[in-house]
Amino acid sequence: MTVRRPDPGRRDRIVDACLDVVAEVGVAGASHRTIAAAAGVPLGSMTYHFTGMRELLREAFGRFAAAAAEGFERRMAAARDVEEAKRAVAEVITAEPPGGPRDLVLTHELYTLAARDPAFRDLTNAWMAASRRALERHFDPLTARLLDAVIEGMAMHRALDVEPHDPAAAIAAVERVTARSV
Amino acid sequence: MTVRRPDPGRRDRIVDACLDVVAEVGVAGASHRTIAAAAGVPLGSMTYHFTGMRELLREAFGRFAAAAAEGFERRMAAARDVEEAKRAVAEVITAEPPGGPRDLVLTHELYTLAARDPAFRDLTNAWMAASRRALERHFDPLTARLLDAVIEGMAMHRALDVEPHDPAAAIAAVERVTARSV
Amino acid sequence: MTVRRPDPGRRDRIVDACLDVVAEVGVAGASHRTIAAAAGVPLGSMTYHFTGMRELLREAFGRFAAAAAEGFERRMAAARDVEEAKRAVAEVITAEPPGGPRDLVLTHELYTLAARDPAFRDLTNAWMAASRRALERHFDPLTARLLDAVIEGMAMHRALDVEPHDPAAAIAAVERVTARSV
Amino acid sequence: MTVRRPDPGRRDRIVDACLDVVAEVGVAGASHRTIAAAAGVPLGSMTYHFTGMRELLREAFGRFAAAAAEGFERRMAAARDVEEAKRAVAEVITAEPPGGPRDLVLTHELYTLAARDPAFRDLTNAWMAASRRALERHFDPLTARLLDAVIEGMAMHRALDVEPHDPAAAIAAVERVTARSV
DNA sequence: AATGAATGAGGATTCATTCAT
DNA sequence: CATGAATGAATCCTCATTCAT
Repeated sequence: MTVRRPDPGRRDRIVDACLDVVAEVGVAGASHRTIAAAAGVPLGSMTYHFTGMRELLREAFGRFAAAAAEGFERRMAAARDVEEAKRAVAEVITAEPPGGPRDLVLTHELYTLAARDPAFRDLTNAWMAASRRALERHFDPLTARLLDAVIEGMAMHRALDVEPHDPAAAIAAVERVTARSV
Repeated sequence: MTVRRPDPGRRDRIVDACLDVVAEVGVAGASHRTIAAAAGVPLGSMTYHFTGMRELLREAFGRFAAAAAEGFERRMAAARDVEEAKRAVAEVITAEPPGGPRDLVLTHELYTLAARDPAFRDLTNAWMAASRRALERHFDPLTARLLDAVIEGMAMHRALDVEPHDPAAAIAAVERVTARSV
Repeated sequence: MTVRRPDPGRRDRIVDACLDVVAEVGVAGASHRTIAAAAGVPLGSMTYHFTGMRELLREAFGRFAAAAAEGFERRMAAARDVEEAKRAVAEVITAEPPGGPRDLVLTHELYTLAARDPAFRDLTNAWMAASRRALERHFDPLTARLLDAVIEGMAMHRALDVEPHDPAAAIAAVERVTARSV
Repeated sequence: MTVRRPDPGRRDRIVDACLDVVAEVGVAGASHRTIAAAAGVPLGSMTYHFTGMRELLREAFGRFAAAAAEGFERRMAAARDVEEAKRAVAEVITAEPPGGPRDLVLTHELYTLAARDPAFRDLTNAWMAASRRALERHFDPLTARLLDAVIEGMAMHRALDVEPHDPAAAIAAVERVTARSV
């Protein structure tokens, strides 16, 4: 009576829809219902494919963090020498986030989850480790760690600030952090 | 029928309870019911005193951000010279957050709200401006801005990382950022 | 501390606001709060001046029905002879209700209350009696009664119908009802 | 945990219960809760089966109006000639409403909704069209229209009036309206 | 394997009313 | 005399989850 489609990509579609919904209304506003509607799957599919919201969020943010880390790695790998690497870092800080405000919002949602739940902290931890590894292609470990923090801090302030930001500040930051202290 | 006591501090108690509940279960898990229970007030009081959840959150996080900004300002004001100021900054990065994990969680919740809602971005904006003003007691504007970002980034990474962090990294970060570039 | 204004018209203003609110959102949607807001009086005034919603509605609809009845009476009194009276009746049926859709809505709200509550039936009863009395200035009692029913039925159908109505039908109705049966 | 019986007639039962509740306490007093209780279904069923109160009322009054129209049609179809038809019309006016005061109350509730909401006006419009169609089995279109209005007006006055009504008035009304004007 | 139907718990909010002032 | 503050009950609605199919 009812059509029976195997639909192997369904799980993936749900995960993607989850990120979309969270980006729009936040973890606070996301529900099985809204995500099911966004994914175009019946409500019953949600609890069939996922134990609960938490598992779904874990999977969704795992995918998000992996994609973000991979993008950064690729960017660093493209730099031929230290100077190019420094320029690349400054650009990461200055440039619009790759996915627009969506990525910013999702990043914060993930951090908020990670601040409370160790399972999500594993995700942020892996993400940060990947970032540092990518930076260590060009910088010593301490400098890599500091650069990573500077990227995080400046990008965040840029996003949460109302006033426009000066690209020169990013360049100055990279210069100072990578300079041998006198 | 029921006892009716005028209770002038009630609004404040609700705001405080709101922060407590958000710290524990997040904005996503906070509800009028839970907050009312935490504040020991009847459910009807919630929408009597506040138009809705958003207004309550605004007020709660306004109070939180103001307190955090004031704490930092006081700390910076206590430094007598640049060297003391640098030490203070390194301590802020390294030290356990003043309110324990609670402050960290609340900060992230606020950032998440701010990433989506301009009303909350006003709060973060004011907070950041206050931080920079405090740093400018001892450092030039550019350095102050960079230090602020470094504090943010390192504190955040420290919190979201699983591995222990080396206090020396904080000191190195401050040294490099405050050094005259060669 | 608080200003103390005698404000003798306040009761009346509340009654008027009650009709306004009922016209807009219906008895079902009217509440002490909305009416108080519409009247520009504090919520506490409502239960101070009126025992409850029912008393307020009684008073409001009493005023409404009295005004409607008086309007009709005046109209009939203006007719000099039977022919003018017949024309006036046809006009009442055909013309837009005097207060626009507002009067129509309020009339139905009143009828609905009257259908269930004898206290409101007293109001409709008095209104109908007044109408018949006005008609009896020009017509015999039976004809007056029939005319009154025809006015009611046609006006109602005109209002609840989607299709436009032919003014000729009103004239025909009046002619037939007032004609001596053969 | 709880027993879960598929119950195909449930939607219908809710609609019926809705009419019962509205007949008793009015649209103003009807709520999901009371209707659910009357239908013997859990509260959650209400919004599962119906988008909101409006949709439920639409369906309920659609059923009511259809039944009323059908009853009238059947009555008119039973008349063999014009004289029988006239007698039938007079009886409709004079007789107790078929469902007792319940039908009267529901009719007014529907009219009140229709006076404000076009969606319900569609219902009354269809009902009136059906009535006229039924009358046109025996009368010319204009006469049918006038008769319909007279039925409405007299039935309404009879119901909203406190004084007893003379069956002769109904007969007179029908005679006059159906008489060729001289 | 997959889902539509179903539901109790809880969501925010509005309500009429009361009482202290 | 009049009202602002306060509240428990009730409002509609959404929720995650379960179960029969």
